[in-house]
Amino acid sequence: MGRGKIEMKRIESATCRQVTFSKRRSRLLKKAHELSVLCDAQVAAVTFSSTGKPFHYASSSMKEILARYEKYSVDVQMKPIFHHDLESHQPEKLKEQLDQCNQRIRHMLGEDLSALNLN
Amino acid sequence: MGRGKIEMKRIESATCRQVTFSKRRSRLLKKAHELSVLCDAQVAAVTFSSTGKPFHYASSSMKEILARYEKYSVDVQMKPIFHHDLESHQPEKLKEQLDQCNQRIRHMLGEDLSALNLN
DNA sequence: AACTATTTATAAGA
DNA sequence: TTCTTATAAATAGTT
Repeated sequence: MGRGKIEMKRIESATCRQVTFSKRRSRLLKKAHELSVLCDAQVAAVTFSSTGKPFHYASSSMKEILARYEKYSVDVQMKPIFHHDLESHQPEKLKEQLDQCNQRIRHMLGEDLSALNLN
Repeated sequence: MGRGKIEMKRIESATCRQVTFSKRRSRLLKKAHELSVLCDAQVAAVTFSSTGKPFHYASSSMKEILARYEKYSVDVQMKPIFHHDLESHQPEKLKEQLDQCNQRIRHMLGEDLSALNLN
């Protein structure tokens, strides 16, 4: 954009890179905010400069959004959803399954239930 | 932008809001990618549409970036979430609890895993 | 930091 | 809904 197109690769000059990072970073976060307002969406963005400085934007609680994301992330990783043998009447087996279920739920919920917006 | 300026507030028309979300969302993620490439930065963006669909971009491992971010964020207290009576050895009770767990998991997972576009 | 020629993004409209 | 396009924004290179 601007005076000419640029290649999509790391900017060589450290100075240019810093300047570009500063400009593009703030615009990215601004766009993230606009998206959340205009479209009534939850948006979060996190970035670290090459020097390690953190910057972020969150339309609401960052923790809430990341927790929600992680919930989906975990869900997808556990594709084969869940089975249990309803025919089993052996207490030990049932307890074992129950524990697995609860572990899984805790994992999905993360630490802070109140932060999650489960319908 | 475009044919005219718009107010920075929730778009009333649900259709317009959806269309705008779709366009702005993909551009936001694109910009996030450009930032990471041009400026050699770590970038992650997560968004949920108003209907709850998740979208994301991560310049490297999302887990890694979020973990790094969390180092900078404040720790929050965790709450105990879930309990069950491990002492019970009655099959019927255990099966009942197990069913409740599984129902809960299904509810949390929702119906359409394939709609989620995670790595 | 400010400027500006160009490229992009985008709001409406078709 | 996908395409078109007039106009607003973003931005690369410059000063």
